[in-house]
Amino acid sequence: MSTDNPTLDTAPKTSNFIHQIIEGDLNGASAPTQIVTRFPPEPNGYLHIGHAKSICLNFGAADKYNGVCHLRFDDTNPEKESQEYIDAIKRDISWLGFKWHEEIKYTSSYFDQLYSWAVYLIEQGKAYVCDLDVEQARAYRGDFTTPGKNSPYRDRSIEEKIALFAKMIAADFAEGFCSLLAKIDMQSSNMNLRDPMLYRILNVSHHQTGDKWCIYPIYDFAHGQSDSIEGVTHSICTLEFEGHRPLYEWFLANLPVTNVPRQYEFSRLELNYTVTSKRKLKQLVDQNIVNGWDDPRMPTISGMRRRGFSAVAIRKFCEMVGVTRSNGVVDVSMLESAVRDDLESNAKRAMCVVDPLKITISNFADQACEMLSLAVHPKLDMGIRELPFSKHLFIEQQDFSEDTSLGRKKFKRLVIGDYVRLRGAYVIKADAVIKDEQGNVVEVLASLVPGTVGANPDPEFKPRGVIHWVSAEHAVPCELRIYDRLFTDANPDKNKEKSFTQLINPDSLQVISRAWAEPSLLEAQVEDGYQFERTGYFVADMDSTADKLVFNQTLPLRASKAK
RNA sequence: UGGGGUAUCGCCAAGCGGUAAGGCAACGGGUUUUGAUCUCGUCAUGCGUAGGUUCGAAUCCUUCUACCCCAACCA
Repeated sequence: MSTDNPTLDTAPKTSNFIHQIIEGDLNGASAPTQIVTRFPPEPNGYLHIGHAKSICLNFGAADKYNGVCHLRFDDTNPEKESQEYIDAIKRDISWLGFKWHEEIKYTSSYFDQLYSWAVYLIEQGKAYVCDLDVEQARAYRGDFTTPGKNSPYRDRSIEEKIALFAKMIAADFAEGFCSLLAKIDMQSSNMNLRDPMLYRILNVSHHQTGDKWCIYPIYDFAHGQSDSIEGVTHSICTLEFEGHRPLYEWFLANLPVTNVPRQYEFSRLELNYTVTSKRKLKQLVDQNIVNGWDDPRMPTISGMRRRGFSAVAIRKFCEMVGVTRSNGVVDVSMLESAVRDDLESNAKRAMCVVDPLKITISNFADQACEMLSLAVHPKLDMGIRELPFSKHLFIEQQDFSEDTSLGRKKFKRLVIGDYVRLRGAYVIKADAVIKDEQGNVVEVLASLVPGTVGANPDPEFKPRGVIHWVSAEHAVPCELRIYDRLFTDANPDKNKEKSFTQLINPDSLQVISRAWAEPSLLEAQVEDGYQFERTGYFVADMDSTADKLVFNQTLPLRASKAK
C-alpha cells in the first residue's frame, strides 16, 4: 500500500440525486461544456470519514461525467488555520486516490478580487460599514419571531462608506470596531439575509498571504464568488448551508460575475460509536484522549489509514451509504464490512500467536527443522511463504483444553487425547500435560501423525479442527495494538447526561507487548495488511523498528457463534 | 416560536401513478486444512399520521405528527 493510487477507477458505479441533476443539466438546453465541481475544506483540522464522502461525491461526479474537480482551501479564517492542516489534507486526498484539477486553489488568492467586489457593492449602495458592536448587532438582528431593525449606519453616504472601508483595510480601526455588511433585508424570515457580514477586521497574519490583510471576508462573501471564479458548475455542500443558498445566489446576482454556479446540498455522513466534527476531534487530540489526529481509533482519513483501512474500502463504503437529503446515522458495521471485504482478497495470510502455550512434539528430532511452504493466500495466487516447523511450538492457550467431554463440533481445537490440524503442517495428538505448582498447564506433550502435511490422515486420526501455531525457536516477538470503538455510546454527541469526552471506551486500546509471529512477518513493510489467521486483520505500523515489529489490529475476523 | 428541510425493514437506501430493488445487521442450512471466506435460504400485504383524488397511490392533494438546520465578527 503506497500513497499513489495512480489510475484507479474512482467514478462511482451507483447513482444518486446529484448525478440525476447533473445528467439533467448535461441533457438540457444550456448544457455546460463540462461540469466543474470542487472540494473546499477549511484547513482547520484533519479530514474525516464525512469528508471522504464529500470527496467521493465531488471528485467522483467529475470523473463520472468527464468533468474536473478543484481542491480549494477555504481559508478565510486564519485564526484557526495552518499549513500543517493543508499538508495533511493534500496527503489524505491523494491517498484516497483522487487528483485535483490544475494547481491547488485558495480562497485567499481571490482576496484582491473579493475586495474590489466589496467596493463595487458599496458603490451600488448594496453594502455599508457598520459600527455596531457584537451585542448591538445581535439586538438589531432580532430573532426568529422578531424582525430585525435597520442599523443606524445603514444609510451613510456612499462616499463616507468608501472612506470608512478604506480605513478598515488600512488598519486604522481596532478589531471589532466595525465591519462591512450587505444591505439586504433586516425583516427577512431567513436570518442569513438580515444584512449579513461581508468583512470583519482581524489583525492576524495569514498562512498564505502573510500580513497583507487585516480584514478577511466571511464565508458567505467568499464561497460563491470563488466557485464562480473557478468556473464551478455544481457547488455541492452539506445541508446546513441550505439556508445560505439565497445569499449565495444574491451575491452572484448582484456582482458582475460571468459564471453562475448552482448550489446543491446533501446530508452529511454520521457514523455511530464515533464523532464526526472537526471541533470534537480536535478536542480529543488536544486533551490527549487519543494519540494525535492519526490515532487508529480516530474516524479521520489518516487514522483509518493507520488502522489498516484501504482507500478502496473507504471509497466502497462511501458508495454503499449513498447520497440523499435525509439525515441518518450509519452503522459502523457497514464500514467494517467494506473493510473486511477488501482485506479478504488483498491481505496476505500469516500466523501469530497472541497468548502462547508451549507444545513439544515428542516424535520430532531435537535439533531438526522442517521448512514448510504455505500459500500466502488460500484462494488467490499471491505466492508462497516458508515456515519453519520444529520440536517446540507455540499455540494459543485458548486452543487447548483438558476437558475431554467437549464435543467435536463445540470445540474444534486441541483436546488431550485427541487430534488437531496445525495449519499448513501436521495433524498432532495431545498426549500429556505438564503443570506448574498452581496447576496451570505450562506445556503440552504431543505427537505428530506422519505424512499428514498436505494430506488428510486416516479417519481414525481425524482432527477436531485447525489451529494456528509458530515454531518457538523461530518465532519473532512483536507488539500488537488491539483497538475497539472509541466510545461506549452509540451516539456520543447526542447523550443528554454526559459529554462525549465522558463516554470514552476505557478499553479502546489494548497493547499486547509480546506476541509471537511467524518469521515471514519480518519482511512486513509499514502499511502492509495481513490476516493473522483465526485472529484478525492487522497492519504493520510506522512505529515498527528493526528489533520490534508493531502491528495494529485493523479489525477482528467476523465472529460467528460456535456451532 | 418565524423560515428552511426530512420522514420507505434494526441501520443505510432504490422507487418519480401500475401494485415495495439492493447493501449492512440478524437468523437458519451447506462447503471449508482459518469457528474466516464462499454458498443457499429467511427477513416491509407495508412506505410517519389521518383523510381525499384515481380502475389503481410509497408516488398526486389536504391534515396532523416527529426529527434536523438557521438568531458566530465559524465554515
